Amino acid sequence: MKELSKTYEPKEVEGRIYELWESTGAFRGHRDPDKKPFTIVMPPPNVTGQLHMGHAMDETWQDILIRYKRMKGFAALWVPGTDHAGIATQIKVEEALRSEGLTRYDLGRDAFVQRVWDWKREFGGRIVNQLKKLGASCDWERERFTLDEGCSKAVREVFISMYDKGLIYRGSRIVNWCPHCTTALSDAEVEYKDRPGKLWYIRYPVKGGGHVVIATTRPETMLGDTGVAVHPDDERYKDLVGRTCILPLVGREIPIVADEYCEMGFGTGAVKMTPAHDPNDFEVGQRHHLEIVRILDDNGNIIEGGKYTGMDRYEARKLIVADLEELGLLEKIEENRHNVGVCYRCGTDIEPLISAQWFVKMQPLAEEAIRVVEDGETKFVPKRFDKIYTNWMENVHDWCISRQLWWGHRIPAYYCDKCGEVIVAGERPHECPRCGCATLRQDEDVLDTWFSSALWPFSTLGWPDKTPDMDYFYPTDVLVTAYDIIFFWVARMIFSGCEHTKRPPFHTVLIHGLIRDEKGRKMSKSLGNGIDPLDIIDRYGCDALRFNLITGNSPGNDMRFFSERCEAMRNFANKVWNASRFVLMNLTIDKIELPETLALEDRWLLSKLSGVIREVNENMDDYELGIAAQKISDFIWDSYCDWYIELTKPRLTGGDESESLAAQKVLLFALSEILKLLHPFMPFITEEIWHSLPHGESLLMLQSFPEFSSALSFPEEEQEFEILTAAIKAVRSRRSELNVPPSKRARILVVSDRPQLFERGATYMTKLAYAESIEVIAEAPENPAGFVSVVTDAARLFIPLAELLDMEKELARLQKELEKARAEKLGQEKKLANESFLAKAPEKVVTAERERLEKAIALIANLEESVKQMGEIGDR
RNA sequence: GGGAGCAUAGCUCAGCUGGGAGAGCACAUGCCUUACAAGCAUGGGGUCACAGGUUCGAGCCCUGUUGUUCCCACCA
Repeated sequence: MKELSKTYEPKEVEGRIYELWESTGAFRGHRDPDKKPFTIVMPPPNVTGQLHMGHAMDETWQDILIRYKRMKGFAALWVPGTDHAGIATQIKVEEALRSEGLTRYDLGRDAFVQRVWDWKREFGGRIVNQLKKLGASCDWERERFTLDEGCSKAVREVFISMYDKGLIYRGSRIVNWCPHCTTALSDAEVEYKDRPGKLWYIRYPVKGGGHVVIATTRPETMLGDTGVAVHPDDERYKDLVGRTCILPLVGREIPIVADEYCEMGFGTGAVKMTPAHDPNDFEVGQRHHLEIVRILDDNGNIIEGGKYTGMDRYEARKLIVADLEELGLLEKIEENRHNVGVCYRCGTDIEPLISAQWFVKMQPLAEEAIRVVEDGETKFVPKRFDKIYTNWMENVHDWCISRQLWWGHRIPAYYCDKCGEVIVAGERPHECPRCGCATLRQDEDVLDTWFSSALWPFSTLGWPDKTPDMDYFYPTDVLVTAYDIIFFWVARMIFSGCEHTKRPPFHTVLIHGLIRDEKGRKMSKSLGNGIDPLDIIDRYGCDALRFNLITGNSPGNDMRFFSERCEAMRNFANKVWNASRFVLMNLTIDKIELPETLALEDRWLLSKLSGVIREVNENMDDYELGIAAQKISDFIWDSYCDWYIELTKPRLTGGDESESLAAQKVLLFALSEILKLLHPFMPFITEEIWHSLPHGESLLMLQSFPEFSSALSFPEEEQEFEILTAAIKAVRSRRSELNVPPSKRARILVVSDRPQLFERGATYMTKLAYAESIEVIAEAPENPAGFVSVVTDAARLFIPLAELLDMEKELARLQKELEKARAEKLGQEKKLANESFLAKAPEKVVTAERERLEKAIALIANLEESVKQMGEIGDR
């Protein structure tokens, strides 16, 4: 037990508690035969090795769940990892090499990969360390990853089994190609940007006379044209079908075919076909056996185009347009906005081109992945995201998984150059099984980083080996992430889990929104509007940051980040700190226990607390973390600090030993419950305060979360006590209206049909209503002109402050209140006279309405009494 | 073209299964009341986007309209 310092210094507290948790190993999840597991997989850290707000958001939500579940008696495990690097890591490492005057080719593939791997481990560890400073109870020790033939065991296992089942195949298809990263990308990795562009109308001469006009947004691709298509029903072109065109600039003779793909209404109705550089043209080309001519190399330069050879695609475009113009083949140019696909990493324009790649056949996988969500085996929170997920799954195309990079899990496929055999195997075969030659070559390509990330829920637990972790912790429980990653990661984890472990990898996907800057813009490096969470922690403390990220927003909705809000949260932490100091500096007892007899205000507080405990448990179990946090904070600030602590002051200093002890006991008991409730949200400050309390227990994070108990629920006393608080509030309000400073004390005379209640509350009413004394009297004073009167539904209070009073105003005020009360009564009567309301509304609602009516009647009676007296004065 | 979200106080947003409109910040007034001025008390401020409908009862459910944001697909 130690004292709390006078001021709350988040930095010191958090540093100290961080050390404490580190040294006790309390972060680590563990298997326990007596406990159920609760597992969360953490999204992989980004490549910069630096924490950003998105991490802080993920971390906060995950850590709150982990801490809550741990306190609820689960063996909670939080699995971090770094198997997400892909293109970005490679670019990063290449930048580092360039500064040393080297390229990856100087290093060679193995050394380069080693370098990337080292980098990744380093920043992964750095991230996890930063997360721990944020309170994250995750276990970096569990990170494990060994490569064999450049590929991890889990990935090899998956690849081979899917290949054997025909779920992975190799084929030549149109893929999204990034000329800057020089690799293929999956559909999900392409972003579309609306850009101004042009539509060029070009005349293609028809062999034997005449011409056909086609429209295109990418004129340079005409070098690869191998046909022209028109709609079969298009009268304009009926005669042309079956004839041929002479491709301008190239001179190739290409057929005119009829295909329903063409829209008669768009452009001229005739479309040039470039099967090597457009997915639709490719399809049409397949149907009509058109030739495939690829005209761009991996860097986006023209490869087969006479004088254009070697030119950049956009340079070539300019020149081709100029040349067509010169030949008089350019009919017109229209402005045309259209969507351009760009690489989501580097922003370079994507070039669709034909290439031999590896694909995952999605349809069979999607079926099961859709089923588990439809059947509720995996639930999205909030629910609306399962529609987004299902919609995507239903329309998903085959997934291109090969990447022409050096870093990544290398594809475990081997080629025999002699006979062309493809062998997929876990280990390098010694010879070709077909022709027996020994010169086998491993595929140079690596796998999409999301392919291995999709295995994360089980590969981190040791799969495909049968490990105790896998048995105990899998399937995991909740995945927490932002909605922008549903397609990349969540969807792929779900179908991978279903396929390889026959179970969905988690039962709940908790989706939070993105953090935006204060103007609502996405935080990005190029805008420079990113906010560093470590900066915020430095200024306001990590508890404040966590509370900011969890309250005031709802799952799935974006939130703007205001540092003012952090300040407000820091102020709340400070409030908790000071309330604890108050309790501690009045403490003479040495254990946490409730007194044998509870005063009215004790029962009120404990009952309120019980209500909060019940609701918070419900909210937490429904993943309504923000609502739970709000309720806890409201209870602490309003009920505990502003009311209860104030109420105990007269008891603590009143000189009555047993009263003082009782108050201390309730204060301390409630504080310890508060700390437990608040701990998942503000782990540092609560843990620090906990160590100052006399309880003989160890870490707060290992205590049990409060559970509702009817023994501490006193609904009747709760209501009774609120009669007093209503009276206090009414007095304060009157005094404030009349500008009476608190230092000016005055007697208060109370007339009530609950005289004993007001007598019991006299001590603290004196303090809280700034009274000199409280006197409960049987009848109102004869001459009300000498008093300010305060009226509630349960009492009439008289304060002798006549000199401040304007009788006419006072009367007018009372009459106004009376009118209001009468209107209220009328409304209630009307409602209760409605037979269909009585018949159809639930009993609870009807009872509540009756109570309201009764209160209104009582209030009217009291007001009428006062008005009457006042009126008598006026009449005199 | 398909789908989704949002529209509530001056600002940022809560409002969980329908039952008397809330918080923080900002604003106004009064207070250094022996835990806290990073505080306390009191107060002002809302046609819950608009129009219909269901219901005893709608901020919440249904239909439509307007504005706005996002996702997916894509027309050469």
